[in-house]
Amino acid sequence: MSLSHQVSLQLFLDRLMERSVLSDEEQQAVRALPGHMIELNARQHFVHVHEESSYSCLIVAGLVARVGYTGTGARQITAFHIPGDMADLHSAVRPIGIGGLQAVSRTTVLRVPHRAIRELAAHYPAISEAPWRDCMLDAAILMQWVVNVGRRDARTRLAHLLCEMAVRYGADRQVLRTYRFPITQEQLADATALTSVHVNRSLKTLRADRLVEIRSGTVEIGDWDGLATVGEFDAAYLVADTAPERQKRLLAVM
Amino acid sequence: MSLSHQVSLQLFLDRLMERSVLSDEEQQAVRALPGHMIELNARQHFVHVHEESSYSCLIVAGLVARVGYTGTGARQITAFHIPGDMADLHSAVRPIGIGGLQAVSRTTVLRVPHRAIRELAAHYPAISEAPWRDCMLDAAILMQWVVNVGRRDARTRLAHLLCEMAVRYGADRQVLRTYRFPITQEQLADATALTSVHVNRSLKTLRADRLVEIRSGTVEIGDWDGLATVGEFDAAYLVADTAPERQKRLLAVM
DNA sequence: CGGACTATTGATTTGCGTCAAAGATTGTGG
DNA sequence: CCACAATCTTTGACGCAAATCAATAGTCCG
Repeated sequence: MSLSHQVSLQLFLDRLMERSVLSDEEQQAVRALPGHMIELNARQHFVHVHEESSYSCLIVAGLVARVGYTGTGARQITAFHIPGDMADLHSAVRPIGIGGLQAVSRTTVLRVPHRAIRELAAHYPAISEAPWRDCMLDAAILMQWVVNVGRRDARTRLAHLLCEMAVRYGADRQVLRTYRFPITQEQLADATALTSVHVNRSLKTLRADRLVEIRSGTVEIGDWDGLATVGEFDAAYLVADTAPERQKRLLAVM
Repeated sequence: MSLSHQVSLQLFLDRLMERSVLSDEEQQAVRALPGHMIELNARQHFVHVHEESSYSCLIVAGLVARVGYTGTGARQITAFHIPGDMADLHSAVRPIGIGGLQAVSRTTVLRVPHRAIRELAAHYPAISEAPWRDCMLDAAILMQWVVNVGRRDARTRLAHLLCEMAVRYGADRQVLRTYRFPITQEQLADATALTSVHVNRSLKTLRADRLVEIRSGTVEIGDWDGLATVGEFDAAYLVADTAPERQKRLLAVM
């Protein structure tokens, strides 16, 4: 097991532990997961919609988008995944049907066999909730995505998305006022269900109001409160749990 | 345990078994889940967005919508749940943040304590995947919902939704050409991110083309192939698994 | 039978899409 | 290290799908 492999799994473990409580033994089991590293160029598709895979992809570095297509070829991004995310953890229990994955910028991925993930969950019953809970966090983000795309205007949609990413990159610690988000306006359009032209115009108004600016792939938030207000943003849905620590783990029941 | 309680759990068990393989003992454990029955009137909200609950709601009869709201009060339906669905199964591992639940028509619900669900999963490791997998089916539907709302025109959105419900009501057996769907055009608008006026006009064109008709709360599909074409509908995302049976269960690994 | 939703239709407006073309950046090979 | 091709951003003019506003007909139910 290479050093970078270990570092990557630690990243994943950190993510799980923000949301679930794991014993030392369980933590060790996560660190011992097998997998192999791959490098992806920007734009590269590495999981295809109707293809069944036997790995889940842990994002180690870079940025990836989950994409869906309509029958006429229109494109919709339904999620962004950042380092520490297991982008298609869901495929461990349901190998198909939830969209393709595409690298947005140059990306490093650790491919972890489904079998290893399922065995981990089965072998440590108390831990088995962790991946499930992780998937539910994703689902909560996705539900917000529907609201965003369905019922908000262009400016609000963009503000909301930029707020969300600021919180997620901050990883439950703080909101980042500046973060790398190496995305084109066309991809932003695919995420917000707009056209790139309209994204451009809407970003211009956000910039004019000194709320945010995107310069060469990094988002600079000039006025967090203002941006959150425009974006109708409330981070509650991104928080794993409001309940006390013990709720994150089902105490010995057997 | 009342008769209707048993019947309800059997409904849930049937749903799980479409998607997962369970042993006799595990099936028995599902049938033995505790819970209590409640009746809801049309329009009644019974799970609120920022409220933590300690039950998951199994829909026994009726129709429920999962709803989200924007800061300005606009409403977006992000899922429909039909009898057999555990509408907020996800809340067992993550009690908040995924939207409210509202009865669309008069509805019967069995409230099952989270603790019982989590204990079931922990006690029968091999079964623990079943609820997780079930949640992932939901997530797949939600991803399609984003694509639908984000990138399709009004007519296509409606056709897609009506196709989806036809398949789901048919429960993996057949596509129903007629089904009860007691929903108003305004609620249909909340689901498709349109206005009720535009829903009305779009339904009119579908009716004129003899594709579908909604008459007093029942959907009548006149031309399934035509409707599926207009709706760009491919049921693949609703299928639990294309792999052989054994894939639905992790064989004894311990 | 009357009151309250729900559906339908028309007239008008508007936010966003489409088309097009000119700059600005970035990356790459010689 | 520069040239230049490719990709991205920005701006303008114009069109359209869906929203909004408004009023009339069902339809359901006590």
